[in-house]
This record gives sequence, C-alpha cells and structure tokens, in this order.
Amino acid sequence: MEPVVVIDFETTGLAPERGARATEIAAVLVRDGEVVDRYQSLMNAGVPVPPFIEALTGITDAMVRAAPPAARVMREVAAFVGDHPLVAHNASFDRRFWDAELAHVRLRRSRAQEFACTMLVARRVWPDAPDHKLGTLARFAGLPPAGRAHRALADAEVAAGVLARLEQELRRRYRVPKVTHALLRELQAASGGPLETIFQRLSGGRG
DNA sequence: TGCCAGGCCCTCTTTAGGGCCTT
Repeated sequence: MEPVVVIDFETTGLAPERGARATEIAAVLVRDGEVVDRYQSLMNAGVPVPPFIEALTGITDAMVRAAPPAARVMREVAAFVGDHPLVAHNASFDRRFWDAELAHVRLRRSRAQEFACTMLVARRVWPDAPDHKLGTLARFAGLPPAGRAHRALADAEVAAGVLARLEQELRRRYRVPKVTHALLRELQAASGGPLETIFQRLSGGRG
C-alpha cells in the first residue's frame, strides 16, 4: 500500500456537534506495513474532562490544562499528515473530530484526502470475529500486546497493526496484487454480500 | 459505569428499528 497515516483521537465525548473536544491525538505514518514515523500530543481545548473520560482514558483535567493549545497541536499534526491518505478505526468518529478541530483552528486548507476505516473493512474480511472493537481485532489478528488502550498513540499503533493484517489477508485470501487506500474505500462502501462477490463486481481483473 | 451523534449493517426491512463502534 502507498504510505498512509493512521490517526486516533481521545476526546471529551462522542459528538463534536454537542461541544465535545479533542484531548489527545496521535498519527502514525505507515509505509510497507511498518510504522516509520509518529506524532503524538495531548491538547488543551479549554474544556473540562468529564470524570467518565478520565476513568476511561487516564487523561486528567490537569494533564489537559498543562498541554499545548489545541490550535498549535492541530497545526503540527496537519503538517505531519500532509497529503497522505488517512485511516482510522471507526473513521466516521475521527473524521468528524478532525474536521471540527481543524475548523476551530481556521486552517485555510480544507481536508483534501479521504479516510479509510479499519472497522468497516474488518467487518467484511473477518465477519466471524467475536466483535469488531479495536482491541478484540488486535487479539483476533494475533498482534502483540500494545500500550494502554484508550491512549491515542497506543490505539493508533494497534490500528496500524490491524490495517497491516487486513492487507495481508486480502492479498493472501483473494490474491489482490496491490491493496491500495482506494481499494479499502471501495470495499467499505460496497453493498453487502460475500467478499468474493464484491471483488468480482469491483475488479475486472484486479483480483 | 453511560448518555450524547453519525454511519454502517442486519432483519421479524425498504412507509423501520435497533445494534455496533468510536470517547
């Protein structure tokens, strides 16, 4: 696959539309299935961290208050990402926070690249996994234990590992010569049915 | 410990409802 960036947000809630803000972001650059560069930072958006979130993530209000301003962090991570295609686990969540936090920064440049979603692809490739939570998929794929779950860098690295396993599985099982970011997006957007059928419909010689 | 929203998926569906997944 071409180089892609896997990102993960920790936030104060689920919905930026209801005022939730990011507390931490990590981005890992993946090349040939390996993480070759990393960006990670807590970020201070000036909102309190709810107790439930402190318990879930271990990110405290004090940690966020001591963190760099969200605007600075978003500028830095946007520069790190550049024009690389983006990947996240349950990408609809991270995509909404990515766009919302960049809107707060008022960066002139709008997001040019699309997100691919490891959760949606995993549902197609591993329909029989116990569930499709990130941690479950990591164990299902035989990935080594990572750092603390629900911290941005650990989760981004795990998602990068799941992405690599998905790529291996697509190549092995369906003899896909080249798994691209665009192919992942086609897979996650294709209507249901067996993956073999989806490939036949998509391919015309690709697989 | 969980609610919020949104997108996807499945089914006892499509004139709908509910589960999953993210924090």
